Amino acid sequence: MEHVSQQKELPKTYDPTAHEDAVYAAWERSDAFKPASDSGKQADKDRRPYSIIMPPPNVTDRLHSGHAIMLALEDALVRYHRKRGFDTLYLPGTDHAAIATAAQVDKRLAEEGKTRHDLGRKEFEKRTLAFAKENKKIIENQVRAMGTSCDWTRNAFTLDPEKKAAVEEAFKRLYKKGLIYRGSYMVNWCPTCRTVLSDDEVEHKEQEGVLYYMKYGPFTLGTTRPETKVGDTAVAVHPQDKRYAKWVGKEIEVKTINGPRTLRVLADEMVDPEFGTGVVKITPFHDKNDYAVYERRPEEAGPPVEVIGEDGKMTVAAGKALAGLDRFAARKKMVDWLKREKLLVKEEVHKHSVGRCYRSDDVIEPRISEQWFLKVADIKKQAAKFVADGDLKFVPERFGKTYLDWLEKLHDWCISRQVWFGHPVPAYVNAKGEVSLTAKPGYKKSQDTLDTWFSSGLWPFSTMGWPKRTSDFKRFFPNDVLETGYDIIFFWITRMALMTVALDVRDEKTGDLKPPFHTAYLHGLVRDQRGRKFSKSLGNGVDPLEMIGKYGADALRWMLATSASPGNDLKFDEQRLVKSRNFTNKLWNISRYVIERTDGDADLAKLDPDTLTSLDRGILHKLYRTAQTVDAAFTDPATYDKPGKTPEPVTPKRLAKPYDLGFAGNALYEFVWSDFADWYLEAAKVQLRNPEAAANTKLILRYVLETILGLLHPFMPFVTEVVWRDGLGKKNALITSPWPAVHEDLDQPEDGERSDRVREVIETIRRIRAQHKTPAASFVQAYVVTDEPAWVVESGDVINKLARVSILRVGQNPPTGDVASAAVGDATVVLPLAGLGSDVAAAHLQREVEAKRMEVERLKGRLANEDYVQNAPEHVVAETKAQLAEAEAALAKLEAS
RNA sequence: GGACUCAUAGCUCAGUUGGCUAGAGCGCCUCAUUGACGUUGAGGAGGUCGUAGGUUCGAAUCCUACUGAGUCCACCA
Repeated sequence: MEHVSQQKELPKTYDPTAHEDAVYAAWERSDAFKPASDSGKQADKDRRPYSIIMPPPNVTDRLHSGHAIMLALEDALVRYHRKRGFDTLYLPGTDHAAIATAAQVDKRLAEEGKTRHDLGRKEFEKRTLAFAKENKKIIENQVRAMGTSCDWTRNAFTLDPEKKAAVEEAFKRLYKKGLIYRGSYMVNWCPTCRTVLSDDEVEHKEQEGVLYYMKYGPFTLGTTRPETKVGDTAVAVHPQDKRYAKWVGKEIEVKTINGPRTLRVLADEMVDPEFGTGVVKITPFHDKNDYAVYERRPEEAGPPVEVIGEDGKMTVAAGKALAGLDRFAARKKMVDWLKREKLLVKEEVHKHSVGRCYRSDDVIEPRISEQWFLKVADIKKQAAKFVADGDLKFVPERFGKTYLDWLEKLHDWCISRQVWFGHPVPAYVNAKGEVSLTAKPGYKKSQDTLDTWFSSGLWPFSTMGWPKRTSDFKRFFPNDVLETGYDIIFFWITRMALMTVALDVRDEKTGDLKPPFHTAYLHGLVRDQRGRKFSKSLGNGVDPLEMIGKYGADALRWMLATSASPGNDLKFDEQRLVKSRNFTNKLWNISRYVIERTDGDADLAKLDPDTLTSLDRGILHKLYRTAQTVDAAFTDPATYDKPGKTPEPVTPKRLAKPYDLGFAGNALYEFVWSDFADWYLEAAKVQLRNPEAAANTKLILRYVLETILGLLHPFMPFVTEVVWRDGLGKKNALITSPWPAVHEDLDQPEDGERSDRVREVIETIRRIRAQHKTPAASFVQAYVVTDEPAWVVESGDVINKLARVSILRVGQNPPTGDVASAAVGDATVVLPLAGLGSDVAAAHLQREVEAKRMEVERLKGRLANEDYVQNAPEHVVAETKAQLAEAEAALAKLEAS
């Protein structure tokens, strides 16, 4: 029953700020965000589960537009499935983002002229955690402001005790399995962050450097890093290089800033004889290639000498002249010295790529260091198999290849960090480097923390209670969709797949090892109007909260969710946001009109089929198509591929590709604004005055309104809910009301076409009027020449009103002479042009006839082509023939007038 | 060096497996107007679909090459 008493008068303009907070609070209070199965009722437990984990934003800062698009898309998916009847879980969370957060605090300390070492580890941790919590709060409020329907009772943070326990357990299991090991290897070191980084945390940037050619004993060699000369342990040439063959195995004397040294010459394939002079100095402690040479020939190329410390300053081992200098200052000093000693032969500008830290942007210093690693050789095979087996899909598909390429190239993953914030490595090490997972005499707790992506890799199941076999874990793992930006495929998506394999986290329902989600849905990056990435340094960032304040959360969501296709970048344009806001207002006013003119009834079963007009039937057909398009965009068959009695699988007509919310959005926009508001509502104003049509019209207006509120709800939850509740006075909230069911009976393409014909007649009359500068307020006479007058007669009132026609005549025998005519299908619209010069009318007719004639010619030409008739599919040829017949008929009528 | 993406109206982009005269929104021009909405309505102008070949009865769409823009990956000193 409708509760009309609850209806409120809607103001003329929709004001988002007047409703959003209250509506959100009401949703949350009613437990709408929680999975239905939390009720404990059997019927709810019988629902199929649907779960999405929110990619946890880093607590380094407030949210930006990239997060906003993420929330808009995810929440749309979630709201759709909730309304469809799935047992839906959308789990929010935040990430402590170890290195990134620590870097932020470092930065603030630097502003105070301090470093973290001044604070000490404990104090630093305390400060960082406080900073993190502060941002976390801001972020959570932003997530709410977006209207995100996530279950806050399951809100997760990577440093929660349970998540910490999961991380610890994961580490221990992996260590016991032999997948984690510790050892000294060449790693990427960031002197600013004072930590090791994984390969993926190093950004390679092309830059112009200098290749210094220096005399080096009897050789000349090129190097970009003269300062490491003091750490050289050998000189290498290519084994087949005849120029230097006689030196191989010999020792040479080299002048250095610390006095003369003796170095051995060795031969190794690594050297490219074509590059530079074909001679390379070997600095095994500070260069990856050189280290590789050392590993192959430890006797000849070692031992490595550390000449640059963890702080990026030259060590004591670098010698008196350089010790204590920053590496770049040392380089300058070394070059000066080379010049003075006449050892510098030449300097060459040299383009090369330099590794930089993704957080501090400092130049990465390769160095040998003792770290913890995850062995990936075996697990990556299974992670790749997920895609090959079709268990893990990427949207768009091409990113599957990106994922596979990355896996193929993947080396063992360095999981330890020297960051002072995050999950401690839960292990103990003794003086000999032996490892224990429990405290033992002689063993010291590791001072390292874990790579932040280690805990992120566990996120799909650690948030579900793993390693405990909780009911959430049993029910919601594996998840359905992982939605995120394509820029973190490597950091995160691959890591989650690897961790699932490494820890053998299985689907409890089947016992199978499956990827942690069946679909990775990737959105593009939000860029500014000039196509640049948003960044703090450019100051071009857009604050979602500010946009919400100005235009409303619905407008922002609509714009973000519908104006980009999957995987493609989106240029942020405030103009579009204005249009989005206008759309929410349009919907608001459509609602106002419909509510004002109809009673509560929206039951199509009460329609009187005998008095339905073409426009009535047309709008219902178009509504059906629109609903199908929206369903198609939201429906992924994989979501039904799990236990549960409801909902029944749906197989919408494939009018949109799965996850193509932009396409569905356009269809909705077109339907709501053009089909419904501009056409049907205008027609309804006439039909409501007609006693015969009024009852049907009311039912249809109401039905269409209720349906579009449902269809739009995933995109613009607030305004639809407010109209639903305040305007329609509905008792049950829209958020949890069933998804609108648009019956297949409404799929009547002929109805759509017939109503389009009526529209075309109106448009044609309007066009002719405009061409002849008929005053807008005036009325004209019009003739529609057709063999089947019924559909025109039936829509006569509407045509008269919308085209401002005083007398409409339908049938044969139109006036001749001073008229303008135009074809509409196989009918012809004729307007007498009394008062206008006959030359105008003649010219007009001439144009129309010419256009038709050309169409007939073109079609005839096509059908005259035997190859076409023979090779083209039958239905295409038949269609062409029909078109020709229609065009010829229209031409004949035009020529007759 | 490897891989990927994009190039369609002044701007931002659609165009699904090749098939009507290539679409939308914005912007622009003309016009309208008191009751759902000016956050509005009606009409209009505007494109040799980057270039050159090829496949086909038929190409914006498939193939090849080229040009231009961008992204990711990669241990050449």
